[in-house]
Amino acid sequence: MGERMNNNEKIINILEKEYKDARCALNFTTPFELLIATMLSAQTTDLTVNKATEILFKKYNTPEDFRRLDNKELEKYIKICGLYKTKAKNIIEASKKIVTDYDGKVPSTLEELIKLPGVGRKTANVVLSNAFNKDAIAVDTHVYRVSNRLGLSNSKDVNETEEQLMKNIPKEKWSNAHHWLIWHGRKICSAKNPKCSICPLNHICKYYNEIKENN
DNA sequence: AACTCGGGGCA
DNA sequence: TGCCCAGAGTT
Repeated sequence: MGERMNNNEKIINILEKEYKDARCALNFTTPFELLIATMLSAQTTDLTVNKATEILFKKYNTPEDFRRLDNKELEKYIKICGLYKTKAKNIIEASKKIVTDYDGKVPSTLEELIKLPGVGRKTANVVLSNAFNKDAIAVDTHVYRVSNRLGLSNSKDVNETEEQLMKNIPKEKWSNAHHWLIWHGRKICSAKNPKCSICPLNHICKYYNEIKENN
């Protein structure tokens, strides 16, 4: 047809093709489990979180279970994730709030989720998009870096990045787009020494073209 | 805007 | 041994 695809469309199409099988890498079978796994994932990797939750969720996997846990008991399971005292405290407090305020069900709006202790915008959006199939794009360090490099966004903060991504990515692809960006960020578009030479997007990447011009 | 929480993985 | 890692809360 006559109309040429713009760069954003091209980028999304390549990402989709390249990361067709990308899924949420965290272990979970319920919204609550995803919430806990995502809370644990701060400043660590999915491998570490999965190692911890694989054992943890066999014993405890509902807000009712977690709200009764002793801090020390929970810390024992999640110590390998790091920042474990804060995380244990927040997880237990969040579980109490879910039971008392939301009838034991994880709330499914951004406003409610970010009121849970230890839950910020990123964690809330992961739960919304992955557990509840809501229209949301979670922006973590990978998404922020990669989308800015590619030119899908051009922003200094998370809020702005979310808005720009929602504008530049077709709605029906929002739920998967952040997985594609995260996987790309880990495999190729790393913070340091990105593997631009083998990147399937380098020919339309803003960052790569800037680098080339400066050399 | 800077500071703090933090054990594990990997060079 | 040193550096980094799917953030969030406090000051």
